[in-house]
Amino acid sequence: MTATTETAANASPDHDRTDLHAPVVDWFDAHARDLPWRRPEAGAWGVMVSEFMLQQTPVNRVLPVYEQWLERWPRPADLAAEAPGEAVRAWGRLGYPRRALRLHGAAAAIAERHGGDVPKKHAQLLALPGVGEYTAAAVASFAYGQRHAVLDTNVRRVFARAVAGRQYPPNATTAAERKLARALVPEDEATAARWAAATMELGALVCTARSPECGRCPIAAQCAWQLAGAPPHEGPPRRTQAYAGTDRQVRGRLLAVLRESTAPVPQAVLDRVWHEPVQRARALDGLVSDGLVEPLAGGLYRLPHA
DNA sequence: AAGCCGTGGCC
DNA sequence: TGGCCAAGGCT
Repeated sequence: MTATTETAANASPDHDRTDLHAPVVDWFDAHARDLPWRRPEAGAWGVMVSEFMLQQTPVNRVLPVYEQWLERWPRPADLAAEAPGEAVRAWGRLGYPRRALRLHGAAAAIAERHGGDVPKKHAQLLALPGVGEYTAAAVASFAYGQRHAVLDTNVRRVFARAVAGRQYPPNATTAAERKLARALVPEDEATAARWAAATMELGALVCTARSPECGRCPIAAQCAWQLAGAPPHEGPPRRTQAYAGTDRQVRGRLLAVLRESTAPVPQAVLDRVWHEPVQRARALDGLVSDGLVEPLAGGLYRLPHA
């Protein structure tokens, strides 16, 4: 095993990187948060719902909405039986509401094509709307205990530091990162699934972006970034997206009005959310073409019913 | 493949 | 205060 893993990029000749497995997994056993989607009763559907909600949204904000969703729609078929607009409404202020639409679409596909059960195969998961490389691997690993490389923003940062000796990973995921992640997956299936959860948790709780707590890190002594003296980030700065004044802000305001109203909303009411008419119209058109808003006759709008 | 897609908390 | 960041996916 050592021979194959050492062929990956930036291999350290000093030690086998499988040395990382035991300390990280042991740390996870001692410090893992008790999150509802990690409990056995969550099931694969609970895991999938949580993964959709956690895409770019912090755990603390997801928790209450997750509980409401699972209580209201305990199985994929329950959600699939609802109008998509109800999913958008129940999404609340989690952000990126297209995720709610995609989750509804995934539930419909599961009900139709998979007999109501979240599929187990990575390829089948990947075929569902809103499920990309990360989410497919996460559901297969966390819900079904399979052996996959699970590469999210936390894991990328942990590997960037512990293995590559850099403060931050590249802006976009590289082939080298995928190769490294694959090489580091423990051979044993059950251990692999725990490794995936453990590396994510380490990145979320200890090896954080802004202020890593290396004094609490179980692999600080083997961390390439620490051993190099914690050098600062080199290369192009992270592109952070503007929000104020963008279409996204306008879309957010429009959708907030529609979420609050069960009855169709007149255009005149929507017009009040933004002063600039061209941008306002563009934002509303975008929501309609995304399927997040349904236009009715007479200049009325509502969340989608079909 | 770079840019778009929400929202809110934090330092 | 305001940029930075948060379990990505899609085009």
